[in-house]
Amino acid sequence: MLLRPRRARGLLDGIPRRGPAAVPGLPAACDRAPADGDALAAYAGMLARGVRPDAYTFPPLLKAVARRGGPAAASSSAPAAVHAHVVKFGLGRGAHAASALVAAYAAGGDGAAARAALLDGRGTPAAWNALISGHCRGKRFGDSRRAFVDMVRAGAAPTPVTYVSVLSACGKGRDLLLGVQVHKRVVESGVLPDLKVESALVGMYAECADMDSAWRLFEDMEVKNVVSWTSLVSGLARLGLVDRARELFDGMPERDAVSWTAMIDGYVQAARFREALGMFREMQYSNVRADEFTMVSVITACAQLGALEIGEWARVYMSRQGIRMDVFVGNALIDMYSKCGSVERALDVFNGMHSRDKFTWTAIILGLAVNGYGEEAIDMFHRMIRVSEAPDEVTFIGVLTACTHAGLVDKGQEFFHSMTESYKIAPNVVHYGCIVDLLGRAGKITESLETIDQMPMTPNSTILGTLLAACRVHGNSEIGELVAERILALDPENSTAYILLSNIYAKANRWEDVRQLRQAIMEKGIKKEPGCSLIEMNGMIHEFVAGDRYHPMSNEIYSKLENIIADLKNIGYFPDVTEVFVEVTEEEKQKVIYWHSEKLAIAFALLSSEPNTVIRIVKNLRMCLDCHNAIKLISRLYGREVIVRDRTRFHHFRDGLCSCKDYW
DNA sequence: CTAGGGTTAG
Repeated sequence: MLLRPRRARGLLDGIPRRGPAAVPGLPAACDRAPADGDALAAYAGMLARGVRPDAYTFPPLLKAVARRGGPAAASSSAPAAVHAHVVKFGLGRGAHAASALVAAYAAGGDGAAARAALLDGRGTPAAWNALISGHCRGKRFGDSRRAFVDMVRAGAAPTPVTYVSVLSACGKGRDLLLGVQVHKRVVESGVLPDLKVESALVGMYAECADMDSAWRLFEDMEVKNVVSWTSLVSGLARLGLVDRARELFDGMPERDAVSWTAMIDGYVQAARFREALGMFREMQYSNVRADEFTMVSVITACAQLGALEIGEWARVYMSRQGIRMDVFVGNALIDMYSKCGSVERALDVFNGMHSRDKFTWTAIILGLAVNGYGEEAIDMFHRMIRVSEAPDEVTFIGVLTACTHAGLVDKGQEFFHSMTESYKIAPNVVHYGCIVDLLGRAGKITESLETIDQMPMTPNSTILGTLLAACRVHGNSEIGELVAERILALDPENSTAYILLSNIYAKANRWEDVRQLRQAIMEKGIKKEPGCSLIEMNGMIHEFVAGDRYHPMSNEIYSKLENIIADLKNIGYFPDVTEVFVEVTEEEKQKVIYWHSEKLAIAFALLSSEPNTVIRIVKNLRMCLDCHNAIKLISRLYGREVIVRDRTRFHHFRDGLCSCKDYW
């Protein structure tokens, strides 16, 4: 029985008929990177010239539309539209077209149509392979594995291609049990030695975190290639063993873009962002061309470091090198610009994107929200719903954060309830954390505490910390004490709890309590995480730790800082030492706050950057009251916009004011 | 129909 395509017309809807690019038989005949519609445009050109498609026409065309639809566009009718043409030209029973159709339907998420096309292609091993690999491409690894089981049951003989595809699905779906069974079949089947199958086995074990088996197989391979090496490298990196991955990487006989990217991303996953960028630099020296995968990891590293200049450079590099800006890259760029405090550029990327997915919308909503554009973020959410992109749990983190920033308490609670009622998304502890933050910011400390006590999961130290921070801002020491106790019961080493509680006592002038806290922390040997600020200058990342003298310009920086403080005092600055946590004399306390890492970074920026440029700092901890006050004044006095990315939020200082409205 | 690398929160 022939499958009846759901939509017979419209394959060429909206595809411009190009001139030279649409040469029959030369669908790839364009000198730039292929845009999504090029294969279709070439096909259009072919038809326009009256060239009849044959068995070789549709597989590449189907590959292109499957890529265009992708896993996100499960309802995409593009494969069906191509299917109509296949039938129209009488190629419906050809093995090539049938397999390509199976793969395209499966990749697009239409399992039923894929199975029907499989029968159409008479269930040949190639068609089964297409089903297995198509599901795998569409990231439905369970369907892929089931297809393999069904293939065996149907009596079709697995080929090396089958093993390669199903092993990939076992690895990505972390199904070691089936993986081992397939391994046995592979051994019994006599297809070994086979480089691709063996590599797939190594990859499967590596992805399932069974490095011993992966390693044994790898060592037994008579012929290895860059793929088998890379599987091991990324397997180690995934387990957090970046240094071991690096050793292996350094010993590789050859490296391609995939192996470099695996290594770069390994550093990113290990939060070693500067080493990630260092690797990217080495990659360029080694003359291996980066691609869009590489750039996503590089841009992600820039995002985490707040390295806007390098990020911008990466974007220029891409256009110079002709690296396609796909959705992944676009999404990573939106996130990078947002995390660098540049909402304008994030919006530029967003507006320029040809296709957007759930991640795109979530990234821009979060970007607007954390940068203080709450209302705009909520507008974006409504736009997202209007274009029928389904939000997920992370999207709602963005939406709730937006409400917190805009002070929209009722609206935030409405969104929170809509999660379960309208979107069938169960709130997790992070969502409850947003509500705690929302209520806390509004000063509703009691309700905030009630939220924690009534939520269906056990409160962790993070959510209690959010409440404790609210207690600090609103000077609520009664609830603050209780909350701090609860945090320390869960996590006795939590220095943040001690510090926030100490800040609460200090604000209430309870100096004896502050002293006792300090003593307690000393006796228990709890270390406060040192404050650290990053700032990018001329493509270099400079790091400052409170009071450090490691920077080559240290002397200049400290004397600049003295001048700045003198200038500030002239316009009414008075150092606020209430939040100093170390037990020293009053005079030394002033030094301690003057030498906070963000102040050092600002002094360095005022020495080294062009006048009127924005100063961007990334800080690992929460800012103290004194730094917040001082930077407000600095922004006014020197006419500089200062953006500090805190552990929890952004502070855009401008003209003596901060976007956080003094709540953080 | 074919093995390895990519994006959002905490």
